Amino acid sequence: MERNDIAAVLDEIATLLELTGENPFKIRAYSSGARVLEGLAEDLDVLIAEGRLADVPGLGEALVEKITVLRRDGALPFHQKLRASVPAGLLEVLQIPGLGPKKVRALWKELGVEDLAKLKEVCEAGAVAELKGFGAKTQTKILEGIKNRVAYGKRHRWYQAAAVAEPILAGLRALPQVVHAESAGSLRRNRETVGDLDFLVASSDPAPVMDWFVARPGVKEVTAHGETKSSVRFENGLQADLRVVPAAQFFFALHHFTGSKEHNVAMRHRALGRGLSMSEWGFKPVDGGTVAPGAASEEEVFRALGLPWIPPELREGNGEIEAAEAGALPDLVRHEQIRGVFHNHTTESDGDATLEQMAAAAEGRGWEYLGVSDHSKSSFQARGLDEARLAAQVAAVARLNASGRFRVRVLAGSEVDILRDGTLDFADDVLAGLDFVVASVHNLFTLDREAQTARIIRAVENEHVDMLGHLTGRLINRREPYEVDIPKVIDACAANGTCIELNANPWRLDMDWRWWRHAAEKGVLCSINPDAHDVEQLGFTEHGVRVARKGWLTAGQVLNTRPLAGVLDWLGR
DNA sequence: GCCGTTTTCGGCCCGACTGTTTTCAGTCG
Repeated sequence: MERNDIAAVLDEIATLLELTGENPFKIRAYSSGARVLEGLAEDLDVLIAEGRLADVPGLGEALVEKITVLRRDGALPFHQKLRASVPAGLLEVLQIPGLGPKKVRALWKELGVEDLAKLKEVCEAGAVAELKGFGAKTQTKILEGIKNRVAYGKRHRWYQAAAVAEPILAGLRALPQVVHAESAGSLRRNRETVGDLDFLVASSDPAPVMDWFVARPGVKEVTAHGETKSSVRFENGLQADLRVVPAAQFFFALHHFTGSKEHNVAMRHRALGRGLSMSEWGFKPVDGGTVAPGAASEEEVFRALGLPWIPPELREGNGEIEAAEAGALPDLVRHEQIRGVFHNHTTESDGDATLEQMAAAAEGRGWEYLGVSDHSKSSFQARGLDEARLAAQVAAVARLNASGRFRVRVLAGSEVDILRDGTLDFADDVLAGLDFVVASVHNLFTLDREAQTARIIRAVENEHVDMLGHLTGRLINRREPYEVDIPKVIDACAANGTCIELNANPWRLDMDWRWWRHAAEKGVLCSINPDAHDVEQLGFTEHGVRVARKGWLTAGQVLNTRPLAGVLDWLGR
């Protein structure tokens, strides 16, 4: 069984244990074990073989044993037994807002609820309202939750959430009662998807702010309306929370609600080690004696714990606190450091803008170079170029550069298809005539993991391939990544000096941020590629920068922060 | 189940809000 599948089993064990009423700390150990496993930088097989898995913080004797069995056998008797003891449908019941393990367990034991259908039935019969600890309101809320479970469970892609958040944040800042306003949560951490919006406001007069918030257009339901917290649900299912705190607590609250949960747990642990209890309201001395430090900025929150400010993107509990303590936080790449972009399309294949329009737009963005890489002939659905059309495009690019019409230098490339066996859609002598080559998989997504990995590695090994396009083919919320051994591909890229693309299309954001730190440590260069199909989409680059930052990347690790001369030098042209 | 300046047991982050209760349990983040 592969690593992420093992992590999924650990998560399921945690959920099943909740329903059986297990010790919450044991449950936490399983889910945090799953997170640790997902974030493992080293090869799992190597760690198991060398007996070093138990050295990983968060993995003890029991989890090491279970992970080892799952890796070896693909199944775990403990897990199977647990599954058999809990109706499978209860996992869905647990997804209904307002229903946690205790309530689900009561519904199961008292009313025989084993799935959503039965839950709906007992609610409609009025039996739930009669149950101890339940009532009429809860029953209504459950029915609503069942009806809307698809919309409520959905996570939204970052830029969709950002588009909803921006006007609300601007509106909050314009209110006379508001001193500070920020968005927090996964939006601030630049996650690829956002489950709900978190707004944070500093004000000494919260009531009007709360009232303004719950009256936003598009609000379908107000799920909480208190003194410091209100929650609303929009028509599209997106939930938004607003917290209002006094100005003195604002930066503690901002830190707290930015998260992640794992980061906060680690910070609180660190605070306790210094005799301080930490919450969204600030520090409190554990012994009640000394005066706890306040904070007039987020920097001061970190400084109080002996740390430099940690950028929100890094706050995932992946070693950012240790890095901060060691003075080893990366100087994250910034959007203004981008000097040009590769991998863009024109009307020659499936783009909507001509070569000239794209060049003009790139120049307008102040870039020094623009890589054009239309599809190759196998991608006939995208009007892929054959050798003759490619030669004509290369000539057109040369003429455009020679004309002096634009200061931006256009680089002639190709997004060449990787064929089934890992050979490429163009012969080596054709590729040799290009400024750069992006190799991408566009078909056969269902090859098994071994075949897909071998196919991609063979392409990476071609001396003419400069970068590997959208490594996993995922479309966020729409299509799962295909099966591929990412660490092996990273190793192959490192060995062959091949760059990996960070495809900045907001549907893709591929390779995923979770792998970049590891890839960079292996010496693999990143290229942030918009994969633009029109002039507007050149702006996707900023999504790519956000993901690169989340992946701990510095400017030095991103190819297209280099000036034109440096890029030409790297390409060997 | 994990972990150790609390070291093989006994802790484990902290608080708001709701609904069902007459003081608090459960959920959520």
